[in-house]
Amino acid sequence: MDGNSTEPNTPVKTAQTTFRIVETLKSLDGATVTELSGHLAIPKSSAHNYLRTLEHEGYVIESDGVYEVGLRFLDLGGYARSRDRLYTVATPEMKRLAETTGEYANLLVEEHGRGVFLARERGEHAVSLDSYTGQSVRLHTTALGKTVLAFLPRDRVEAIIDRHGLPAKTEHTITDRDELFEALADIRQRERAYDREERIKGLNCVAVPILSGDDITGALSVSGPVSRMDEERIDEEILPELRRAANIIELNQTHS
Amino acid sequence: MDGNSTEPNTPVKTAQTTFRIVETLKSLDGATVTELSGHLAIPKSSAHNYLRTLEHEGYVIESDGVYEVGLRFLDLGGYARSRDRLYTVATPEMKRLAETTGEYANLLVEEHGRGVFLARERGEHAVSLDSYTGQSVRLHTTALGKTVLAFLPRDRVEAIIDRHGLPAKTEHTITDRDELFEALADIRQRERAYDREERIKGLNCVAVPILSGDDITGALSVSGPVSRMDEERIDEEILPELRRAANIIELNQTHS
DNA sequence: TCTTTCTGTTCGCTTCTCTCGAACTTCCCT
DNA sequence: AGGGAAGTTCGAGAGAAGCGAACAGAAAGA
Repeated sequence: MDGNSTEPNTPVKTAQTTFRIVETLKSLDGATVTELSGHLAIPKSSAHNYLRTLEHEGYVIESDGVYEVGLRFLDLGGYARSRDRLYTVATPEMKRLAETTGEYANLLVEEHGRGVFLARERGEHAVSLDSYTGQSVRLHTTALGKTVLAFLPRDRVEAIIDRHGLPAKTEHTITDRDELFEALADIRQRERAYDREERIKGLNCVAVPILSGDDITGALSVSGPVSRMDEERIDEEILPELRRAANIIELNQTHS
Repeated sequence: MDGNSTEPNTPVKTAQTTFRIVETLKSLDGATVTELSGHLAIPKSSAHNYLRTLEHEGYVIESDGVYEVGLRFLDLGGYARSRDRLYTVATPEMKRLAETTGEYANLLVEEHGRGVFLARERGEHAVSLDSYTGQSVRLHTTALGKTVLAFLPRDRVEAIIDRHGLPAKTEHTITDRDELFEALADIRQRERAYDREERIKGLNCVAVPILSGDDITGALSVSGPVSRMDEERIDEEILPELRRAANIIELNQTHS
């Protein structure tokens, strides 16, 4: 009833390790057979077997003995994204937003209690970030994520905190449960969230919710370097633009 | 030595079926337990087991008994893409290309003998396509793919044809081996490929290679509706713009 | 309201296959 | 030429996936 995942009583362990291997390749930025074997504490032969299978299936790329995550996942991910109505509707508005502000425009949705960057449009002044489209982040560490949390029913937020915790990303991250709920109440009331270097140092961010009736479908934000994103510019210039974009997206989302 | 995948002698079958399941969910645009069980000819209980496990791991989404491909794959795919130097370098130029032409600008790379759309930038006149970023396509069915094939060593092309065949997509698709090699020779010589409704009806496309020394790293194209993409406009306006963009990308690719 | 008939889900048993360590090979470095 | 470290192959044993039958639960119909 609560939409949360129920533990499978007989999980397919091999499927789990398969993904553990891919995730490890990701976190290591590629690995050799022995490296992987060491990191996951599995025999070399097993690691070898998995990697060869994954490579043969096309999900992993091998060159000079180093195995890496393949672009095949982009096919699955891109497909999943293309089915998301919000993505289709939001893209043109995000483009406009990136153009008028010159900064990054970001779109985030919740899935399985984590935030997924559905899209990112780069403005002409935007500096390259280390983050990428599709990246999965903890909800409490970003303005976007907090905006989503603020409009989710209390029990779901509780469930998410229980499952994922509140680990710190920088010294500014909210790590206290009560403090977080206070922040969320404020965000809900004023319909906007700030992120002052909470996830990435030197980066500020403002986010607004994208609602469909009473439900939140995602959050939209503009982010840029602290130097250019001062309080005044955020409130006077960025926020109005954000709200305008969010409104249009909300309308197009339900319409047609 | 030839970079081709060698068959694993003891493939991890469970990993294979895991991905077969996800791919099936994709091709069916979501499925219930029994639907999946029927399509793959596996017992309901097994299908159930896999789906629950995948859902628990976060790779599949369930709502009202229907399981779908999750956005989690976008995290892996986006990560893989972000590591691709060509992607980073090409994006700004593609943006410019989409703006000046008003059409779609597309970037494709080869992986495992198939073409992957690394990026797509939408111009203001561009009509929405059914295809999505990350989509994997047969190389011989697009101008982009043929461009890549044209600059690949002959034996690799042979290997790719052997593995994937030359199935037709529309009535214009090249399905004959010799005919294809003739076309490739022409493309190699003139450094451009046309696609006249070969993959999608009503859609024309011009592509140019992106080279790094003698090796091809990808292909860049502009595509639009037949009505706007006549021979004259392609040769007079589009092609020069494409070449300019490709040149800049090639330079930035090696430099720094 | 009581059937009927779909789902999805649980439960063991059987069988297949994944696991794992050891042995073999290949390559590089000394 | 020899030592070390990587990848790879192999076979036996343990363990997990496969499978059908039975159960539960919801929806549709009488």
